Amino acid sequence: MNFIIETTLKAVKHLYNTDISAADVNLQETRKEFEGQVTIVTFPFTKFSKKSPEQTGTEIGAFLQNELKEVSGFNVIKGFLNVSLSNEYWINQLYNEILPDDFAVIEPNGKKVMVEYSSPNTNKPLHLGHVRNNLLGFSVSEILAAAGYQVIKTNLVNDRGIHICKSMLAWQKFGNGETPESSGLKGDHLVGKYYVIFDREYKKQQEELKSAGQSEEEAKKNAPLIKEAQEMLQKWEAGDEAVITLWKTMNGWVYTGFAETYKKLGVSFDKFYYESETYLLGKDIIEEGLEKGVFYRKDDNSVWIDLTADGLDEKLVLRSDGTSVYMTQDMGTAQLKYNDYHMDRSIYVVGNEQDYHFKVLFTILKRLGKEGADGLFHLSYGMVDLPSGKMKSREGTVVDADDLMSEMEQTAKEQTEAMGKVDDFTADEKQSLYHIIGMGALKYFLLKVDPKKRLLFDPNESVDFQGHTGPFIQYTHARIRSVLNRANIINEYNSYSNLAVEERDLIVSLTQFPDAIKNAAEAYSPAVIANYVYELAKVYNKFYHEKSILQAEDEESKQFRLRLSAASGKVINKGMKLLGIEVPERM
RNA sequence: GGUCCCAUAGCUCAGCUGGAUAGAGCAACAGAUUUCUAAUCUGUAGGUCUUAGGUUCGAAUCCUAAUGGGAUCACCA
Repeated sequence: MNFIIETTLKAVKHLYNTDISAADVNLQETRKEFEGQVTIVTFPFTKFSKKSPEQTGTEIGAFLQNELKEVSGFNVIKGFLNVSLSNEYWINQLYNEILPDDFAVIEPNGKKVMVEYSSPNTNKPLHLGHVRNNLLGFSVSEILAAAGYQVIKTNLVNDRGIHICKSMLAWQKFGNGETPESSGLKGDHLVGKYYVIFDREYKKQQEELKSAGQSEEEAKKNAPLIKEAQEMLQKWEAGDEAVITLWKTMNGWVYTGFAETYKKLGVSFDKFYYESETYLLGKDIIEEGLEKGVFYRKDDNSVWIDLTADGLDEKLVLRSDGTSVYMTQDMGTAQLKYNDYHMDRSIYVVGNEQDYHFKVLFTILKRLGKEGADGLFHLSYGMVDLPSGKMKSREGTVVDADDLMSEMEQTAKEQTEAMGKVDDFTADEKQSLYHIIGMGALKYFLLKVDPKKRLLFDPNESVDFQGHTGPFIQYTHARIRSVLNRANIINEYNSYSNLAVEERDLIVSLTQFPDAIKNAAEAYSPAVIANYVYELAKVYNKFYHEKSILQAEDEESKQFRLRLSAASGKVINKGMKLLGIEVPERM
């Protein structure tokens, strides 16, 4: 549409002798109820045209029509100049822009971006909140890659700390040597089980102490189990062989479990960082900050930064005993990442409960004048809530990721079987299809919503398979494939003249794909892609319903529609891929 | 209490770099299948865009305040 803008600039120059920039031309899609495909808002031009919006629109419209052979007509309603582009223009768009393989392929921009996501704790299995995080991180990575970035997907695994020690201790005390092999339990679930057991036993001890007269706080501190866990953590930090061995074993179980979950989710990483290897980092940055006068030391030897000038608080960056806090680590890890990759941008996919933390972290790194500090971005997403409120692992109200995926596949199976369209599939083909559809429904459900908004998930209300959903789009793709499999595209038919509205609308929709990618990348929002693909699928279904393809009036029409269908199928496939969603050939 | 985020149809959400009569899906109701997959399509009904001010030719969109909801403000991560 650049040529419209440019010619509008020329028109303004010619008619009103005024220079304006492309940004001053307000282009939008013409609303359905009016004639035309592109609309120029002419209100702003009246300042220098010194004429009514209507007259200004009419003059510019006439200029455009005169100047551009692609403009077949125009109409003016108030301050809106609705421009119609010719059928030839749209047909050419299909043949010359959309059908070629390089459609919506954006040139590499030479920039590197790191996307850190998932970043689980290794003491319990993944739940619905993690699922949102993983899908977001993966999809944003795909979108950025499509927008021309070189993307490095990383996972910073929180594999150490008191929470892991709790699981380890409970397993030692109550596990009787249980292993994933002996129990058939998935490794992460097994470790999670002992985390829950720890909590239960710990609470019991607290109750006993309280009935013995201790206050709640005292009981929390004095319960033997928590003391033992803390001792275990100290042993871990001291490198105690037995503790390290147990830690490695149990983390190994968890990783095997996570790998399976990640595979089902369809997410992957280029680089893993482990907190056991990074938790001591950052202390040299403390020294650096003290030298630069960015940090200051208090009498008790703790180190702080004063961020009140930025509207934040004073923040501790090193404990008085010289040990690291979360912030210390994160400064060190940021430096490590930058040293490893020298990326232009670094994105952290982390829930909005940590908004403050990242604000502080980024401010500190900027104050220190760290390279790459300007490219830091916290992709903050909203919590996933249940109708009952927040998910709480200890109260058993979490929606487990593995269970959820199985349920989705089960629902997909039931729905598919009820329709009986794939009875001829082999068992393997069916299983794969149920996975594609179930995950499509789940992923689309989670990704279609703006990341920063909190998400309500009702486990009792199944995720829809109809309407604005993943399966709807997958179904549209299957329809297209079905038609294409029944006919051949013949090369000698490559012209068309009788463009129908449904066909034109479809082409218009297809041409918007590159913009959707750019907008999604800029906003770090898979929801932009999700909504675009849905819109496209709707327009295709409308076309499909109105126009017969295989029984078209003549061969020319049939061939044109086949190409249009092929193009639609391709864009749907690519768009869904950006969301990490597969599309089936049949369903 | 300070700071940050959110508020659009009964429900779930688009629209937000200001532009036409605010759009989808679900749910409800009415229709479409001898014809390429009905997980589809068409129609009806459903709105003081939380409220009050302000900026503007024009505000769901920008600004201010209030209300409601959420998060956060640890020598936890």
